[in-house]
Amino acid sequence: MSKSEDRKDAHRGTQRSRTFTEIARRKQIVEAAIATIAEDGYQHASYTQIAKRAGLSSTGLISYHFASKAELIGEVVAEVVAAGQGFMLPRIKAAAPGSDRLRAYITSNLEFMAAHPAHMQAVAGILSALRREAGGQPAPYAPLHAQGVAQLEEFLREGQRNGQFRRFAPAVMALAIRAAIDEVAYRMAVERDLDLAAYGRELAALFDHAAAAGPPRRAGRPKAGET
Amino acid sequence: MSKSEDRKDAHRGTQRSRTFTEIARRKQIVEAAIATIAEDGYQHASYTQIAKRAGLSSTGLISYHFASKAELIGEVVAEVVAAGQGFMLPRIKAAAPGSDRLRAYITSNLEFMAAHPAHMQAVAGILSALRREAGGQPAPYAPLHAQGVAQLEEFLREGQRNGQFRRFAPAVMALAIRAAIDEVAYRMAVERDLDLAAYGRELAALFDHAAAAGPPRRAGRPKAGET
Amino acid sequence: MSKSEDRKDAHRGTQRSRTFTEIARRKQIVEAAIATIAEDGYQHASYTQIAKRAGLSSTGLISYHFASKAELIGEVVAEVVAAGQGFMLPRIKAAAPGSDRLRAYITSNLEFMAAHPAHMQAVAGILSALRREAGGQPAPYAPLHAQGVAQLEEFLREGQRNGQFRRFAPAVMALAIRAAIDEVAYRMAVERDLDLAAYGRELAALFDHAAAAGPPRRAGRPKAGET
Amino acid sequence: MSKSEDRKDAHRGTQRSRTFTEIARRKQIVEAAIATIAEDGYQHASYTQIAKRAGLSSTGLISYHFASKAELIGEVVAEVVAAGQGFMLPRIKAAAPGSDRLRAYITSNLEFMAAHPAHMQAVAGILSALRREAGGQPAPYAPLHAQGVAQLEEFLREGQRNGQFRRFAPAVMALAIRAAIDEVAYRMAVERDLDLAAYGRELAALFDHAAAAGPPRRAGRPKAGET
DNA sequence: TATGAATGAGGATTCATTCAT
DNA sequence: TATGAATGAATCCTCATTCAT
Repeated sequence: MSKSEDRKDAHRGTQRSRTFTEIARRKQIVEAAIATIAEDGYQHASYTQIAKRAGLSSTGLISYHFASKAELIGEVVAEVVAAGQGFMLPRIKAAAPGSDRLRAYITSNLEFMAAHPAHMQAVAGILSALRREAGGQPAPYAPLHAQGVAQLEEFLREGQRNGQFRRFAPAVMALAIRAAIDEVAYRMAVERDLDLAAYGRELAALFDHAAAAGPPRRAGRPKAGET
Repeated sequence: MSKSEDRKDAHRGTQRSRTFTEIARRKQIVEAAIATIAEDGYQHASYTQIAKRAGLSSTGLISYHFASKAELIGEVVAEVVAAGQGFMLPRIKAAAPGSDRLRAYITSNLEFMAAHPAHMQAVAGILSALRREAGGQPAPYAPLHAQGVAQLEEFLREGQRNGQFRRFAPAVMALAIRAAIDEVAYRMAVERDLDLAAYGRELAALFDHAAAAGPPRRAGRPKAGET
Repeated sequence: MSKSEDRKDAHRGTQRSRTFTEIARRKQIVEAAIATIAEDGYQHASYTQIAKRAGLSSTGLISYHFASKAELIGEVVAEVVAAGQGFMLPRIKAAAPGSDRLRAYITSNLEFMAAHPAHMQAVAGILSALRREAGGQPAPYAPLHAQGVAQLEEFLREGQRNGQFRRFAPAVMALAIRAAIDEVAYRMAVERDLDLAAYGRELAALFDHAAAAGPPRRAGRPKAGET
Repeated sequence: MSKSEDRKDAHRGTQRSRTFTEIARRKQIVEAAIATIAEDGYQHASYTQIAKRAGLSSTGLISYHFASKAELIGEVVAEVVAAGQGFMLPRIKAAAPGSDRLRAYITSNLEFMAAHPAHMQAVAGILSALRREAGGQPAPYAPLHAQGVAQLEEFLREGQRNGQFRRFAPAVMALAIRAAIDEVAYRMAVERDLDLAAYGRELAALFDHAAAAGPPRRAGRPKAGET
């Protein structure tokens, strides 16, 4: 990161101003990285593989555009997360807090996955590979993951506050939801013709039941006459 | 793989048993592999690291006992799965089909994790790393994973059959449950003093609510008469 | 080297002068190279580093103005040597042959270093790095170094001829003097607040004693009352 | 360093116990490194070159025996310094403090160089290349160099204390002596048939005169009436 | 002239595996 | 059986240089 900036920002201030070509190349490389990670897994996403997929004749070009592999991976994550947030957040915010919002969270997530299958697979792969610290260095994406879960937790607490959700540990529920969604990313790779819309409905219902307030263990609210 | 079997099949018949020493060594290596993968992650579990942890003075010995790294990893998975099944299955079978059995599935799973933290972390790491095919080779543990999920699915269907569980797609629910449990394995690595018992209760309750039969509740849509 | 001269000789005759801009650019690059070598050492003086320090946005520009790195380094050496000679020679020539001239050689050398610390550090670094032939190519600066030493040798011989200096091997003495002076360049990099004037006096006295003829030895010491 | 020890000391304590083969190989590699550095310079002493000169078929073997290039270089320096000290120190200590000892220092140093030309060239090259810090990392051999100079300084102070040496800055004299000696190492590479014995005598006389106390002084031969 | 993109060789290091002992 | 030595491919990254614009 610093390296690449060193190269270019020598005489500029903090100004970045990337060339059209550079933007295009970076994008191309990032996309190739996404495709490679999604298809072959994070472990096999070497510069050689990525360059091959991007149609580059040299891995040096990747190093030319990205200061380090960490920067490239960071870009991949950033792009996908940004795209995902951009797609999902409006839909989530538009939904009423509580049950509706939870459903919006889940379904919009799967819709995004349907639109960009490789993207989600790639980030899921990266996050799961880099979740634990490596050789003394702290895991770079643990905070990001934590933050995503925290956001989801807040949505769950909203539902608890307005009475739609029962009492449960939001942290556990949030983790379960995230895990279930990420799992779908992996499934997609195997089961190519997965019906994501149906899957999303099913998952939304699942967690809706899981979270819903209700009678002594019947999902839903006690009807009149029920004990 | 073929190599080692070649070697061994050469001087035994098709079925000669292993030396006591060999069995011990293999076990020792497998345990070291488990510890290494659990602690450093699958990516960093090189022969060198494993040998070091096993107290071996040569990585050659690992190659001597295991035809390939794939075989070693396979053994790790096999051992942990066997141990896990041995621990969990009796508890699961002892529980009444349906709600109780689902709870038994989840809690016994977490109990096993509490008893052998490294084991579960290791397999979770392996499965997530090797879930997708690499370089033409098919994903070796996809079938195993699928089988585990199928088993869980069957438990869920039992509950649907006996009316304790509502109608839902068992495959989706099963995947969500597995994902949530595997997630715990990852959490353990980060959050050392995770209260697994509490976590298990919370998770069991979560999926119990998720699966439970009950009044026809549509998320967010108040029924007539409800206010 | 041949390349750039090809290019330039193509459109000028054998001898057309350089553009004003080109001269300025070359100078700028040479200065940046000097600063970089002095500060980071010859090994780390890559085009990237030099361009950065020069405020250039592309290393290509360096290649445009210099046919090869060898040419650039050659220019650095040439400039510093010329500047050094320009500064030192008048002072040396002004001094009386023999003892005074030796002293002038040493002190003017250190004075030049004090005035242009980076310059001397840079050449010292280059000479020491490129003193031996690399991969079949002969050491480019061996002749220059030899010539400098030969010049000094001549000064020493003057003193021997006029009887101020004792009999010694001028070649050895010359090398020792050069080595001692170059050493100062290295010291400067480490010991920032080195008192070069004092150092010069000390060094001059050192070699004055080393070279001085016989018993009745002057150098500021009144003969009267001696013995 | 730590790496290589990691590899081997896994199950031992701090005990080292190298194999005969390993000792031999390490020595072979170190010697090849010395030859390469002496002949091609520190900059061109890549693993590839060293392996080639050692007749190894793979650079991997160097990495197998040395944890890092820094370790290999360290071994080179250590070996040469140890050999040098072993050769020189007895000769130095045997000489009477002051003039004789200084002479012993210089001549034994050159004798060692005559016996092991490449060794001294190599260390001189390494020290001069690594004298300044690289990329934030402190120069690894600055202390070693400083220590050597300090030792020499002490020898000079002895002579000042016993009246054989005049008043001068020992630090400056010490640096000049070291520089002169190291310079010889470089000369050897160029001038193959350098008469080191003669050179040593000349150098010893040079610094003897430089350091000597009093006026009518003939090196080492006190006149009648002198104390 | 100047820029930035691209190249390809070369840098040290890691790794699973083979093999002689 | 076990050891340790050796191999060679693969890893990311740096570098001087070329080239189209």
